[in-house]
Amino acid sequence: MTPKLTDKKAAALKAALELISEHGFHGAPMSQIAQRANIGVGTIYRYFNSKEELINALYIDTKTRITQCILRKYSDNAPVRESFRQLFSEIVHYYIEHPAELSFAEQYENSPLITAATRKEGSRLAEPIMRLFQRAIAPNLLKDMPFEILGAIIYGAIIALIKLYLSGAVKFNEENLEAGLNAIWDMIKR
Amino acid sequence: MTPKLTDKKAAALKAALELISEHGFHGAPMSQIAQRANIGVGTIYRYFNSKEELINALYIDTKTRITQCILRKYSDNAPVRESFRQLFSEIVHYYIEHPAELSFAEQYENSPLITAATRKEGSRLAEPIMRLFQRAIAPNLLKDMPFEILGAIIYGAIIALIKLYLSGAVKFNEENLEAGLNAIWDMIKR
DNA sequence: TCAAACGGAATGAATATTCATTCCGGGAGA
DNA sequence: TCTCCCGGAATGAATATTCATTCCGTTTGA
Repeated sequence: MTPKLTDKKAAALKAALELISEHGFHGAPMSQIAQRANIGVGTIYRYFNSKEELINALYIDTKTRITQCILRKYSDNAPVRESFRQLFSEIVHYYIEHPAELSFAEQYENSPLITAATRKEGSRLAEPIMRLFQRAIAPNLLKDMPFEILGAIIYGAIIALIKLYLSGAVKFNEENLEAGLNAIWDMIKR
Repeated sequence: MTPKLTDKKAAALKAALELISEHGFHGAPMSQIAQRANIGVGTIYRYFNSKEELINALYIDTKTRITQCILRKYSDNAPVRESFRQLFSEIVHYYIEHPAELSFAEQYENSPLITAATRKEGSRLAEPIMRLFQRAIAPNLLKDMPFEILGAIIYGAIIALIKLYLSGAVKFNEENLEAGLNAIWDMIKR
């Protein structure tokens, strides 16, 4: 049996994700991260040079996993409208099933801790989605605006919808979740 | 002549806002807040029992100012569509002129530090906006969805638009700012 | 047997909070 | 009018705590 040498690395990342999502950056000291991961504090420093680096790696790691999962079924050949529908749905379901990742990502993206380079790296991961926008331009399906604007307002709206759902403030059923996503489509469709 | 007793309180709040928006909660120790406010560290504790309380007060204070300013010209008598247009525009311009407040509010709202009570207090301030939604329901102007959902996705989209603008990643002119807001209206209009 | 991985106590810097002291303005008394 | 108190506001050095990081002895596994 090959003992995964990165076992502890992954455990540290997982523990950091949980603690930060639950208690914020404040409430996630290295000592607690180590404790929750069942490893020694020193071990974390075998894999990350600093806490800052750990958090940054956690962000890249999280974003990578999310985009891979979301684009799992994506194909450049499917009809554009159908691709959008699927994309929306995947995002919603991913975050509903992984609320800690949403919480962490939102905290980090909104904090001044994130560097321009990391932000760029994050949007590079979303490149396939940019291709989807490209595919939509020819048949004139979308409003005549820069992709960045369309992308930003869509993503903002979807995330807001998910946060509302997760907050439990409103009772959701399949219907009004679907209705919400349709409304968001109306925002960008020509 | 009443000597402003709250001079220093306001100075502390202002300094905290600036530091947090620039460097995050981490990068805003009480010592620096005091220094930037040109007051003693101990003085802050005359007005707030703890840093946590200071930050909470800053949030309420900020949100109050924002909503008051945004609703400045609002009237229940104006046509609904016009009220929405104005509301959108006011929000956009307020935050563009006060980016530090946006940065702080987004950091705090996305962090687990915020309490349920504070969140509630924040949405209580937005009550007049709920009235606007109420006014829109009778003439069937909006999609048939719970207000909370409509409100959330609109606000999410607007904030995303503003953040994009402030990031400088996309060149904005009056046209595509206006186009963005129209797109957001399409999201909720029936 | 040895090198790499690990653990967690030790370290020192940073931080929030406290508190003894200073400062200041506005009466009281002469 | 001038001097002397007085109370509360303000201060920032001192304190106690927390935290990231380091160090070194132990364990692991090849």
